[in-house]
Amino acid sequence: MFENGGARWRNVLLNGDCREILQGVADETVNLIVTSPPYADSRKNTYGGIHPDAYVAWFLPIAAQLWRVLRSDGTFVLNIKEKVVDGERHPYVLELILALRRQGWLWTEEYIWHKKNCAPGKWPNRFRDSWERCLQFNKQKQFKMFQEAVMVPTGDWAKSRLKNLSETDQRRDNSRVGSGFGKNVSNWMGRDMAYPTNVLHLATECGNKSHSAAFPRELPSWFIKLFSEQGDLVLDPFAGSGTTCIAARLLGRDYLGIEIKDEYFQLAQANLQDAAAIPVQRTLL
Amino acid sequence: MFENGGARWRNVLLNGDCREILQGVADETVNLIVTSPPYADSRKNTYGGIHPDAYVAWFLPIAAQLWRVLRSDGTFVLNIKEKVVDGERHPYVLELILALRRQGWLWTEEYIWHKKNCAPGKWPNRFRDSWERCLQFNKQKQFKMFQEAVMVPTGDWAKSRLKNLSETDQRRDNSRVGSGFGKNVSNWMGRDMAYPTNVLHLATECGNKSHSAAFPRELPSWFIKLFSEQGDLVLDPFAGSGTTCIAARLLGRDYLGIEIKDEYFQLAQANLQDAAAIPVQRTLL
DNA sequence: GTTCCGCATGAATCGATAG
DNA sequence: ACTATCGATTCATGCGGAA
Repeated sequence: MFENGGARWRNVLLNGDCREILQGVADETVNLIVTSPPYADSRKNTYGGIHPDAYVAWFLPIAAQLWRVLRSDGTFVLNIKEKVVDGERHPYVLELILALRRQGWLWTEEYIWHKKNCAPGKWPNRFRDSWERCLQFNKQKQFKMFQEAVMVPTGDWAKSRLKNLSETDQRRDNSRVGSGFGKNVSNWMGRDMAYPTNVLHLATECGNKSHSAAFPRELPSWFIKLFSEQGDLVLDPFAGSGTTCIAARLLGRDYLGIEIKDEYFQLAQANLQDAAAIPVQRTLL
Repeated sequence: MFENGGARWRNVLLNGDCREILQGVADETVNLIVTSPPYADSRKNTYGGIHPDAYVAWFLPIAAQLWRVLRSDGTFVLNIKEKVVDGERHPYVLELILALRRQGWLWTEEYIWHKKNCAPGKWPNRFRDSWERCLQFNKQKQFKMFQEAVMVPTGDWAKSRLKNLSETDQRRDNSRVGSGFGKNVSNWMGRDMAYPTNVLHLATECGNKSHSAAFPRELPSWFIKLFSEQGDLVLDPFAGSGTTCIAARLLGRDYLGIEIKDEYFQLAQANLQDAAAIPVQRTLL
């Protein structure tokens, strides 16, 4: 495995069952895993239509492989949401979290993806579901995290603009440093930028894609910027239409995508080729 | 129990341990429970400071009483959020949900309270926590729900978040508003109202001199309007500063509040008296 | 009366220090 | 080794005073 220093396993999309393919990946080679596995009872023809009651048992062996290939300072981000079964939320996601903890994973955080535009619909006993879980798991308490890479503009523009007087003084100071380049970047950013919270407010990707399970590229992009550096390897064992892989490539990371279903695999390959035309974004990290 | 047709148990705030007081409440008399119990290990100086590992065992007997006093078509809304212990999210809330299901409760839905203004702070391994769970439990699949009572004007909604909604989505929503369910009500509402989703975007109440209520009145108000009618009985076994009781009274519902801590009890009584000066809001339901 | 700014205030968490 | 306490960090909000 990993002939040519692992080159075979970088920037490729593989067609097959991740339960088998992952066995070929060497230990501790992946920096970040971002994936959205098939939800229970959906995509019946691919992974056999996992029943909610069997979901944990199905996922655990895969998670064991993920543990093996992930570097000790790496992160595993799992995008998932439980279905409604017989009028109530099925507990398989809760049970999965508990099972993953027993497997050794640390449940570091639960991010919320708040979907700006969620699917329309009306039911007598519930409203439209406009959020999903993005569960963060780690192998140890210390892991790579680059908070500056995902800073957002401060909420109130008026406030910061009205403080221009005090800011200009500081900018003069900065202009001296400006020739020095680089060192004060984070300080300079800090003026107008603030750290985000654990709620991501993103729109779903609607329409043009033929892939129905809309996963906006911003979502994996956010976690890739936050938990990896340029040149790192990002794994998605359920690549789908390739959104995570594309996001990784555009951010200058290497990717490894695995997709079992031919149709999605072809689509992901085409999407990745289109993305290859887009230049890599040079971010801070 | 319930002398004078239960009058003794309506529109009162009781000072004591809900584990004891609830035993005096008759079976199936409460229409809605909205509560925010002390979080594990927080409020140490006020409540016992329940250790996370002991939280489920502490809560289950109370939940059994809640089951008994709740009407079969009633709803139990539990506002809670797990804290970080030793660098990871503690699983006691997940375990509580599973335990409540074993007790017979249906876990109908998980609403998200997205706090506009969350506590400050910066840590190397996580961002600020800006959301809490509002877990909805029921005794049976059929329960009271009045969706029209919490509809939101599309105008304001569009103003604040318009950009990312496609026009077709909005049209779809609007068309659903007029169709079916509610007869006169929906006609009167017209086309400028839309149903909310399962994410509530509210600010915490801070800067209030008299008390530190982390719980904005809008939060219980929303659930009270959604899951009860005028004249119904709303129970809060952890009344705190009385926010749920006040919300219930202002909406024309009866309340029953229980608070163990003298200090909070006095405060809640004072707050309720202030609220008595405010006229009852005559809403649709 | 308005509008605008200043300031205190959180259901927090981490790492270091002390017993 | 294990627990207890303390300081540092940070931002949306709403009130009160000021222009």
